[in-house]
Amino acid sequence: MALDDKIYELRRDKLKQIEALGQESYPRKYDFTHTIPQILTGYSDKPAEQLENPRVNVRIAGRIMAIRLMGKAGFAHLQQDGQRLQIYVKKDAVGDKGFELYKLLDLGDHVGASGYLFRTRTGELTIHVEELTFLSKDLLPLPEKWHGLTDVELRYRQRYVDLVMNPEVREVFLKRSKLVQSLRRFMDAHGFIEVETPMMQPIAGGAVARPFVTHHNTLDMDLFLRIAPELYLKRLTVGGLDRVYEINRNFRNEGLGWRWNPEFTMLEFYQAYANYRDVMDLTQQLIEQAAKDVTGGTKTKWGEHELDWANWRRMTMREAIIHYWPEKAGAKPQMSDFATHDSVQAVVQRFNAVHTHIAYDPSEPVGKTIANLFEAVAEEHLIQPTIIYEFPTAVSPLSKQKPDEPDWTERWEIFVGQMEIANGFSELNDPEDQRRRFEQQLKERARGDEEAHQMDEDYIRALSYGMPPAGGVGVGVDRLAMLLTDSHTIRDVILFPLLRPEKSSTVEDTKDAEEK
RNA sequence: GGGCGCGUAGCUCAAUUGGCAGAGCAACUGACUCUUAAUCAGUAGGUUGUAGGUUCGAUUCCUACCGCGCUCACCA
Repeated sequence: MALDDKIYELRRDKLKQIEALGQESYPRKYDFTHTIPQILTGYSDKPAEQLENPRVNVRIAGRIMAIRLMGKAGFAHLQQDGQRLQIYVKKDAVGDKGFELYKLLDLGDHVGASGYLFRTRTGELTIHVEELTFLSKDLLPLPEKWHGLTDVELRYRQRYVDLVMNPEVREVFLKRSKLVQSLRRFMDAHGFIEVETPMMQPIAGGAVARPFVTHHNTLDMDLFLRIAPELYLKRLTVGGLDRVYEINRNFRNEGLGWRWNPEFTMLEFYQAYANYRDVMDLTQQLIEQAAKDVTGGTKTKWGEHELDWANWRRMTMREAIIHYWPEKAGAKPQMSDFATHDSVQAVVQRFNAVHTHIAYDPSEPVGKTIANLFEAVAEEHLIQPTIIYEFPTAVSPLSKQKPDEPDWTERWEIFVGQMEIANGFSELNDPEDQRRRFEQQLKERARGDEEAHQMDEDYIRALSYGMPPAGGVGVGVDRLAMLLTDSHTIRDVILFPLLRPEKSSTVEDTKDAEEK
């Protein structure tokens, strides 16, 4: 029998003994007067005399994180909301049955304690318990108290244990919650209304990515989990919802990595009668405000760096390639080099000669090559908040072109900590232009690009009813949470990141094993 | 998918050149009415990820597989 099973049985037995003492094994509720944090903030600086005259009677509940028995008395630390308070249980004070109960408690059990506050000889604020109430048993042992749970896989798989043992993990998710709260408050304050659009879509559009496929039985139709809410939100601007936003999950069938999880949360919003510049400014404010709300300031730690959320740089994609051009790759490209297929090819060859080769396909549109070049040359340098604007039309099928340069669009992205965290543009609202862009994407698809956009006839029909000029933005909430909590993998800001299923002896597994 | 690394008690980790598989915490028994990584005395806990190979002998070396991590590729 494995040790875990032995402990499980042992503790079940203790649970029976606890019942025999007249305690409910799984009681319905416990009335408390204070939470542990409330007691700590209210009484931590009160000297012992003030606690004794008059006595402060309290009832608290919490999980036992440390317990020490010394003959006919003992101590324990209860944890609630990530904070700990000590209780003192003396046989004289709780009676024989109360003390029997104390002796049957294990690390991880939930108990209620009623008594009065005092200070121990060493000065620690403690509850002198007069009545102990059993609340719930921990049948499986918690990890070791000193080192805690460090196995990365177990931390993700058993996040509940991770949250009990590691207070900093709890902090990260409290901050993430504050972040989402801040984003909502900002959007609401700027007159946006929150909506929810389909997660299951007949055509997965609004981004360049491979979707997950699912199936509806009654309608007998395949559906895609959305890769973006974009096309639905823009339909709503056609319908007269001039300022809309959605904070929700997107699903992309891609590899996993330190900044990639197949399901991730985005804030996406659209503002009618605004262009990419307007929403660029708005997004910068939004994020600066979020940094303040989450961390209390505009400077945050990011590994070796300090991010300054009040100080943003802006440059065009072409400027960025020139600015970050590696010295050993020879002469910096000129603006004119981005104009033709041949000149771009020459630039790529110069770069490839001294660097890890960027994938280069001569048959792909030149704009796509430039975008790849940008990623290879500049992205790693973009640590401080930076807005890169003007993207190639070839990689921006939903953005308006620049009036003077049709190969370039009114689109921008925000980079921080070498990550792309936001993307915005002047929304393309000309249905005929949109049809041509979709057709161009279909050619890319035919060329073998599985991620190129599909034709969406209903979307074009919607645009044909007249969509107001609008600026739209998507903000990666997980990545922003990473940046604001100094987390260097996206799994640390997602409570239950995608993992391979745990090995178990289910019927199917057994069958698989037999087949092999 | 490629490369690198890791896998030893429930948890955190040791084990000399290939020579009896160990410690702390957790657990169990006992002592102890102000402890706090409580202390003291004792007990139990392992097919060293799996399968094979080399060897008198494998935690250690080799091969394959499984799992995990990092990284590259793929990826707005």
